[in-house]
Amino acid sequence: MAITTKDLAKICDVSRGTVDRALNGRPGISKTTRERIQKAAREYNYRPHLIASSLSRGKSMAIGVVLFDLKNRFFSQMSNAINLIARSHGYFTYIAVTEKDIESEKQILHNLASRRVDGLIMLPITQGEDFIRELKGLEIPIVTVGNQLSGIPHVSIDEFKAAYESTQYINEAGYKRICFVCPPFRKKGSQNGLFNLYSQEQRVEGFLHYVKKNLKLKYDILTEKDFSPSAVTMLRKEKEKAAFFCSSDIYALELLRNFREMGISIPQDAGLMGFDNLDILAYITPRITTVSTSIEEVGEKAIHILLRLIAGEKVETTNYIPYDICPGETL
Amino acid sequence: MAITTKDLAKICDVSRGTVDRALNGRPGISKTTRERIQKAAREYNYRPHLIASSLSRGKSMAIGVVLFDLKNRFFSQMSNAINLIARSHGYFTYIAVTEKDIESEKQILHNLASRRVDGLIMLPITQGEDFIRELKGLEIPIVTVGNQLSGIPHVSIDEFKAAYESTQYINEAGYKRICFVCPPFRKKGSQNGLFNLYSQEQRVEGFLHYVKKNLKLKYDILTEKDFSPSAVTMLRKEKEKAAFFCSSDIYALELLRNFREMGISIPQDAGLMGFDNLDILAYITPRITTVSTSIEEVGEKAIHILLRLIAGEKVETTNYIPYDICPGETL
DNA sequence: GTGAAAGCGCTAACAG
DNA sequence: CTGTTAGCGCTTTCAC
Repeated sequence: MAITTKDLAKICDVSRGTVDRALNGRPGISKTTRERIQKAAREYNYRPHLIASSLSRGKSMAIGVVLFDLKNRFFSQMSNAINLIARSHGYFTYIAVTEKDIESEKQILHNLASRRVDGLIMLPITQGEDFIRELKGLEIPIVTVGNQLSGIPHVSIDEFKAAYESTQYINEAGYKRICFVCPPFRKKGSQNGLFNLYSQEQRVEGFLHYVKKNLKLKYDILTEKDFSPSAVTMLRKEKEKAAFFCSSDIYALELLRNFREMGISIPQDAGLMGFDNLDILAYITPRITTVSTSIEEVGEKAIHILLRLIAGEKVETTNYIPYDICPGETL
Repeated sequence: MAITTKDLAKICDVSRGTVDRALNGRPGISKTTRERIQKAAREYNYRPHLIASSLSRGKSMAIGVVLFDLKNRFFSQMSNAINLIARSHGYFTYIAVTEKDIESEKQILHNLASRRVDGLIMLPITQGEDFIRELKGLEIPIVTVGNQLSGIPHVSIDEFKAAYESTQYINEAGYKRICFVCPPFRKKGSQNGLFNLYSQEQRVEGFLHYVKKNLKLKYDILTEKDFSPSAVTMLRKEKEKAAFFCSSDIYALELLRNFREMGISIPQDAGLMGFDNLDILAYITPRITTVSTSIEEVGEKAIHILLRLIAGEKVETTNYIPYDICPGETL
């Protein structure tokens, strides 16, 4: 059986209060008794019972990080940045993964709330008034990353602007026909419109904003799950050389692979640009032109804001992180 | 302020015991009062206080999953498999990441122990008697995955056998000179020998076992951090065509990229084989020959064993999962 | 500087 | 079927 402060009190012949003072660096105790108790704690391999402590103090010193996916380094880098800072403030982080399942996201949030985490950082996959109300009902400070929820503090890049500028970049590279590839968009409106596609929508909007302002440009949007055949057909049908602007590097990789199989060369036969600058791009030839952010910075900003919320301070709702267009060999 | 069972008791004009019976499906309560209380709980947005519950029951219904890294899909797939099964048994999983830092691993383990998780699944990066003693001192059921710790239940593929058979596979593809690439090995003995390289060691052993039995074979082992230049030099110096067997796909990717830059073609000028079958290989040309496991199966096995340990049952210490050699275009 | 006692919210054993 | 009571281990307040 694990040893408790009660046991230590008996062993050291002091009261539980004194043991607490000794072990938690609280004032009002003599140096000698403190050291005596600390020594006993070490000897008996005392381990604080954080559950009891949490109950008593009303703080769990834990924050939940709710991700929808761990597949790409993006999130792992972000959670590492969060971990580091959280730990330096005495907080432990529980990482939980929703797997892009709305029901699972809900369960995880309620579970973390029941475990009384002191705060939450989440990449939401749900949207809508009901969901926002539900989150507020948890009565826990929350910061979102990526997808946004109206009224809840949020950290991300300015997706709209990034997509706008990327489209401009593609255009200035000489392309007069640009196709935006955004398969997640097909889910728009599914799940009773509950599916949160904010980031993707912003990217589409940014793209549209640019192409519509430049009337000489021709544009398309591909939202099919299996977009490669359509892309190939499109290339073969049109005489102008087109560029494919993918809302994520993953789709750019997919296109690259399929184009290669169909004997279409990049950038000779078509242009290609991605988004996110995934680390695996380093192993891909040709180097894909893409948009990059310091994802660590996103994580750091998110945890800093959360800590301020926990401390009861006011924070900005919208927090943008800088981004860069990374030139490659595919335009 | 959140509502408690005490409040509900007052509201429904019953005792706290009855509220508990109603909310937790315990017997000894009439259908009508149960429903009345459940209704009130819903109305008042009651949320169970899992911290208090844990303290009282002596069980947190949480298990810790301690990973050293989230970078590859390998671990994310595994933790998803674990999550799913754990949840179906009422357990929540806390994922924590050590970032291959021995001190961080220690802290995380102690923290999780202090939070009284009911069990742990870990990919250890530390080894040695002291560490094993420390783990036992936590008095929590533990299952390891990947690296092994003597006496602690463990799930993985038979790395030795997989490496042995892979080497044989390379040999049978016609290579008489095989170089094993295993950069983590350079850390062997560092950190006062605390660094756990069990899996990697088993792979090296399997490789050596095969090449030493076949005396006509020439072999090398590369353990440098920056192994590509040596690999290139080796290729240029020797007349026989060599194959590089990498202890992880990551190194194979690295070699492939460097070889390409140096004008060395795979498989024309050299053979290449990886290990792990990372998902990103799908985007790489040529397709890298590698070894694959059902990582979900590893996760499932690990959580099943852990649940049995938690239930107080006896389990096997060594648990192997099947693997396959995935033919590619690089040999 | 130290001790005693009440309490965090829930559970479980026992009475009725 | 329902209520009462005594904890779980730690923190905190107040008294000495």
